[in-house]
Amino acid sequence: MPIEMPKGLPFSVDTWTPCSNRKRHHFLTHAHKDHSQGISTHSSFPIYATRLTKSLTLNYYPQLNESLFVDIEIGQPIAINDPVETFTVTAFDANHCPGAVMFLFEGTFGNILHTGDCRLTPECLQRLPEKYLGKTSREPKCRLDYIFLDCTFATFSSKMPSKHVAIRQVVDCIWKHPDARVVYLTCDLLGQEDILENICKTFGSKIFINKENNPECFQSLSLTIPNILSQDPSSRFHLFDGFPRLSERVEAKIIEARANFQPDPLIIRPSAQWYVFEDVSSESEKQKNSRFKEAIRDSFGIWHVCYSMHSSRDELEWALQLLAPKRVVSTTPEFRAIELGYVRRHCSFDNLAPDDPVWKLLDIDLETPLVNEDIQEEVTINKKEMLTVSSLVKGTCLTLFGRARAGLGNSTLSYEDLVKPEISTQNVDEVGSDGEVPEGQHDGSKSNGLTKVIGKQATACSSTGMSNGVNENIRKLYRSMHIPVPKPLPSLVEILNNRKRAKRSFML
DNA sequence: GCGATCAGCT
DNA sequence: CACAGCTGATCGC
Repeated sequence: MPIEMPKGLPFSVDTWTPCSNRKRHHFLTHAHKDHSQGISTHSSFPIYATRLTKSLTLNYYPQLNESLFVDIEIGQPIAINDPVETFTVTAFDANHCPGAVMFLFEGTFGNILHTGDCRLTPECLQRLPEKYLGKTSREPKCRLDYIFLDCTFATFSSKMPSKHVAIRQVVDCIWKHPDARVVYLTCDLLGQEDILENICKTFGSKIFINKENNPECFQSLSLTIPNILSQDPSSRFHLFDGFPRLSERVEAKIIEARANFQPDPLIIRPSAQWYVFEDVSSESEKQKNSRFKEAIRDSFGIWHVCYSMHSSRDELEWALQLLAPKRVVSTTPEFRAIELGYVRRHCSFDNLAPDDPVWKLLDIDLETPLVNEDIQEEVTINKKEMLTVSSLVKGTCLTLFGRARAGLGNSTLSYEDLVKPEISTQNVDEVGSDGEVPEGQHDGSKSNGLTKVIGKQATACSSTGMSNGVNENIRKLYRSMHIPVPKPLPSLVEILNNRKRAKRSFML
């Protein structure tokens, strides 16, 4: 999920809002629509993207002008001239979907890898500049200052098959059903082309796609895999819409075939979604693991294969061990990503040097003394604490593991909604019983000191009643940002803990 | 009437 | 719950 880049950076990645429009350079990692949302209204020159991503995006938004784009070639660094600071950017394959890249930014702001959406593999990582790659027992020569990391499946702890293995499972599933006259493939999403290509190659048959019913999908596939598409409905392989109401349509297809005394059609859905949310609590370890070894049939008759375009937790952990970045910023809501061991162990904001690039990144001026009159009495507030407070107050839309919470940017609801004392204490309670907070952050005691720390920012704001433990306004805020309502708000817990720590050290 | 944004759903 | 995406409602011009 795209997030706004912090104030201190001169570029945006995958965001198209009034806020991102003020940046001087824009980057588009890939052509999925949730990464180009708003591009037709809030875009300005230059937009850096691969040629394919540009073509696909122009397909989706015909009103966009091609001249807004600057092509970027994979692996070829380009120098970006910026009035404030010249920097270099290089694109690397993200193994997500056709045209998808990660961007490596190198400048006075530090060395930043933005993964966009990615399925990190050893091959992907080996293509990065060697100086950033560590060895088994040695740190890299040059550590990345930041990784903006796709943590979509960071809570997915099972070992996922590689894309390559998943494709083989799809092919094997077809081999095992020689009687099926028609094979329906729910591969209408950008990123599933390799599956179709492999089936075409293996079985020597092109894939039927109904051009009239699905013009946009047809156009996209015409750009990515033009040679394996067919307009002949007698082909054994049919592209099948994944939405809406897949299970209903599948049942109808099976009933229809049986009514005509034909063998059941084969329906295959290569996607990780079913695996991520399917309830397997009653299954044994062995059963759980075997789910990923071959295609598995559900009660509607759909065969599932775990084909993922995002990294699982072990893949993320492995990548972070190799790159050993100084900080990790999740581009996905934090509560899904906080479990990453590397982040827990290495990405704390303790012991920050005054020249650390994080200050510049967050647009915090260390030279200017604190003048907020309400905060002034909190003489023991340290800079680290201010980091947390500032990044929230200023609405830099930054998700930091264990610290700040995602995007407060252009919401109609204000920061005040989030810092009402009753909310803060409640979240602390939740965290205390949840046991999902990293070591040293547990604190179940109540405190309403938050308003003091935030000072004038925490003036009253109308709010509707509480429901289900979370203020309705906050629910609205998260929904409006397409972010699920999180259980704990670690930022608030952190502010409280920092404040307590500061108080303790004051008394000593 | 149109596009942009949002709510709800899979 | 939610991938990435769609549909339909609502808002503002």
